[in-house]
Amino acid sequence: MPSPAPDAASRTGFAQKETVLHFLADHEIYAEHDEAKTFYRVVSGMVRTCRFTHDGRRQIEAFHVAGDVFGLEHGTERLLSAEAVTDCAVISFHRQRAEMLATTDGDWARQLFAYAMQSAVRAQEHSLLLGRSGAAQKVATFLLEMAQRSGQRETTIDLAMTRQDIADYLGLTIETVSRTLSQLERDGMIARPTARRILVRNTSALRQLVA
Amino acid sequence: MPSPAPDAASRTGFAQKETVLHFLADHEIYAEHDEAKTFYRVVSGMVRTCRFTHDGRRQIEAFHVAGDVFGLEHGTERLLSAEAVTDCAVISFHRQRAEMLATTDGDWARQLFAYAMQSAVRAQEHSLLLGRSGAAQKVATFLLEMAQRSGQRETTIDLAMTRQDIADYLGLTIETVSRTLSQLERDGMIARPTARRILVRNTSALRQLVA
DNA sequence: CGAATACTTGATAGTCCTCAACTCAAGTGG
DNA sequence: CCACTTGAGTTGAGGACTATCAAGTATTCG
Repeated sequence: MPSPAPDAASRTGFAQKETVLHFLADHEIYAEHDEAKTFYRVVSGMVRTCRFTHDGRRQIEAFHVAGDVFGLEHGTERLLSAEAVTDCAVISFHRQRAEMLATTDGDWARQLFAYAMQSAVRAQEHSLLLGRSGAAQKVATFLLEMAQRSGQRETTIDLAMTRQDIADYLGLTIETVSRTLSQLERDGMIARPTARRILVRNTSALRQLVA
Repeated sequence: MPSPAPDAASRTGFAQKETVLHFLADHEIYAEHDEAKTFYRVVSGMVRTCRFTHDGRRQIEAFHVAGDVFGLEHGTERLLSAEAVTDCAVISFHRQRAEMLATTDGDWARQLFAYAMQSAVRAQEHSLLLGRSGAAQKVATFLLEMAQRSGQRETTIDLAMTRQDIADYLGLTIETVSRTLSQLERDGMIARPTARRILVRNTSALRQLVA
């Protein structure tokens, strides 16, 4: 899936005001309750947006890869925090300036609207995933999602995130994620040359699990 | 919480093009995969947006009450279906016309953007709710949400939806919802004069459950 | 009053979490 | 080069929680 915003920056002559930022793996990009003055587009690497609960649990809302926009907020305060999953580069946009531009530039307005709708759709899909019971369904859905988004060969998935990340994304524990992957491997649906590399051996069976 | 769009229709001279529709309880407003030519704002009553899985299970994404906007889609196709929980009245807006207006009217554009962001935020909150384990937490969160949105007295909740609706919203079964309510009542946090009416007796204890 | 629907409660089983041990791979320093 | 360390991942045993199946109560409506 190519980026929906081929190059919004240069299109608008806004380029000189943008900033490319680099973050190391596991470093914070912004925190919950921060002031939301900017939003971002991923250039390379992977970013996770998440929230922490009082009892130390973490819920990952989404993983963002090259082309994805994240950090667009409704109010002035961040509702989620963002962290680099891998070393990554992101472009930062000034929110207020973007919104001002949107009042005069229809394309910009449509872009902002599209981004907002996209996060709504993603969050809805995620809700469905979490509500739908079954560890196998969740993991299968996750794998198909990653296979599709990583783009490369549909059958090879190189996971950038840890098992803990996956677990926090799916509302499971790392042990359950690990066991489920082992089970999928025993069932011949996937193979695991290494822990982080997963080969899809039977796509239709995986899809059937999700259904 | 008052409607964020006091009267977008009359503000734009768009009023004569809007249609007020009435639906009876449990009747379909639109179905998944329908063409998304319109979106809606609830005038009275309650609407649920949901999706069905192959195995007959249902996941409710959100409940919408007076002032809420629903049915705004990214693509041309509905990803969720919408049904009347109670008898209700809704205003229907032509999506394409609204988007055209947005290109010339900054207020309209901001409204559309705000609606999109709002559904994103809601869906995110819902994800967190579903990912966060624990039936008690889920039910407590649901009750506080309903208490806040119904508006009236914060301590009296008149549920418009069935236990099945609640269960499908929280990713639980009706039995677990029922048992959890009974437990909350035994713990003195709530009282149930009737099945559909719930009195909050100890708000802080409920909030502590959610934390 | 009888039928239908919504809701509650109980007993049992299944799934996933918790706690714990173990394997594996990658560094690090002697 | 190899023991040691460290972090990530896997596997196992037991327990907690919720789903399932089943029965019983309550409420509504004809």
